[in-house]
Amino acid sequence: MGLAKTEIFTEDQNELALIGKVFAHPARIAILQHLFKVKACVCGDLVDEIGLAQPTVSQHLKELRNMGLIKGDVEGTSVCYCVNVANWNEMKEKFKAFLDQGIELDQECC
Amino acid sequence: MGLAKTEIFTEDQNELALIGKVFAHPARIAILQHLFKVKACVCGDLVDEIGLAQPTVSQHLKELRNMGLIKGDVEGTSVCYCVNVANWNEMKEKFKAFLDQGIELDQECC
DNA sequence: TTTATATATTGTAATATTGCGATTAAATAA
DNA sequence: TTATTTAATCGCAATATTACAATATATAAA
Repeated sequence: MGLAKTEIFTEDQNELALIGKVFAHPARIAILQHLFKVKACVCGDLVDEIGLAQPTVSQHLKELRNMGLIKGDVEGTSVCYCVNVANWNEMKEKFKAFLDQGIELDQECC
Repeated sequence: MGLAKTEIFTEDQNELALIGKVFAHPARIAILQHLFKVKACVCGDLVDEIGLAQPTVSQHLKELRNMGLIKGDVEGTSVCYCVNVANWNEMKEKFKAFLDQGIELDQECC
């Protein structure tokens, strides 16, 4: 089918999967890493930095924006992007709680 | 295209994206959560727990296995699955380092 | 107003993912 | 041997993702 049966999973599981999805492409990882490094930059700089065509980068930026992880401020003909720190931290805690759930397991099982 | 241009990204970026991808489906999140809860269980129990058809669950288990996050031990006609704790912890540290990279940013930018 | 610049959107082709019925494989039980 | 049980694999249909050329939009400059 190509579409997940989200209705049979919990809200928490679906949300964690959406977080996973937004990180599931190296271009989006690279965009976030660059934004963390330079704090804020214009779309065109990201296009140069990433090495994909402008519409492709724009598309990845849109997905990051839709997830609330970045914000874009229009400045003349440019758009200045940066990490949405509040949302990033919220997402981060949620995902780290998932990653840390097995902290008590200290050996193999089967 | 449907396929990422991995050759233009760093090894680190591609690996983080692969980690994201394995978490990008609620069924795989649910499988991992269940394995953490019950420590180890047989494939059939996961099929009951998850609520997807057996071939579908088997496919998700394969992806988790390919990423090294779980192991399956054949026990008669059954297969007992569990988290591969060493690999899980390694992956976890790598991903948490990525999530924590912006720790010094404490306010909005644009 | 016209032109240039920067970004978003649209449309499309190629590929990937998801889900499952049907089948296969492998071990055990009768 | 012949079921039976359990899980993996195959094949397919439906949908999603990725990438980009072409175009639209919006602001600024001439």
